Amino acid sequence: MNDIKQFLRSNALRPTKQRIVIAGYLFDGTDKHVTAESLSTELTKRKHIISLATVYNTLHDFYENGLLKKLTLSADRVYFDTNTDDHHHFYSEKEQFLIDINKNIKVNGLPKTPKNKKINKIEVIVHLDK
Amino acid sequence: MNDIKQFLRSNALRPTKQRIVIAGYLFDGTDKHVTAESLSTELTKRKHIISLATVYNTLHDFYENGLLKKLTLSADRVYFDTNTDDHHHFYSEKEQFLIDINKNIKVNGLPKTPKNKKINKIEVIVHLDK
DNA sequence: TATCAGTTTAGAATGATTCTAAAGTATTGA
DNA sequence: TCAATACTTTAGAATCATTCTAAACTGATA
Repeated sequence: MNDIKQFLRSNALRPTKQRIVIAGYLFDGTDKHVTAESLSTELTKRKHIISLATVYNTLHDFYENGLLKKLTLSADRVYFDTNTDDHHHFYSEKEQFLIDINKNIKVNGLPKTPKNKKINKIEVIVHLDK
Repeated sequence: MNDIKQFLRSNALRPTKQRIVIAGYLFDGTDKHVTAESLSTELTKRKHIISLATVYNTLHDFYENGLLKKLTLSADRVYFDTNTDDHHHFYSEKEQFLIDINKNIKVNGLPKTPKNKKINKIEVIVHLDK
């Protein structure tokens, strides 16, 4: 609890009740993939009434501060990943199936980066169904 | 024109005026990346009045028949690619910048595919900015 | 503890996409 | 060639994730 406050403060985030609850859930040591909706549902299940707007705000605040990774898996919702290490994913849209690939994947044969641009990140998505 | 009709028919698509116009534009020999919106704008520019609903329907019909690839680049719109070969992309969300990587990219070090699943496609997105 | 900047929130707004159902059109067989 | 049928197109409404608004609230600071 105080570690969480400290953790939030050290990331320039005021430790509000809501952020403490959400951070406590997200950063409990196990990697998680959440959407605003799934997180909201989980919080409700745990009797934490936090508005959906705040869930969105908090996910973005955490993301902006590098505490979450944003995943581009399908066009109909945004996923956030508590594992911020460089890694990739197996994904099944149909089954909402999503697992980390932590192995060191190597992408070989990339052409030159376009002029005056630099690579921010390389995302590999292994789609398991259409 | 008749080739286009033939082309549509051979893909089990009735060659309607709208589909002929859209196919004529999309499959003119140059690779294209479009969204429903961008395609609609382009058609309007060419004095072809086709409803947005039809643009969506047609993109999906073409996609369902394997004439287009669907790209998962950002969560706020769907991109379609006339290049249906196995290939990847450089992408800048900020600048709406999108180019094909046709070189043979190799992804090495993939772990075992999850039990009872099979890989549909591997998508590599090289993000050029956040 | 008062002040103030940063937060939360309900509800409205937005924007891409899908749905509905009515009107239009390609296809088919006689 | 034509009528019957099935497939398409369309405007406008509906949906749904997400963002916005602006008013109430709260953590930090002095």
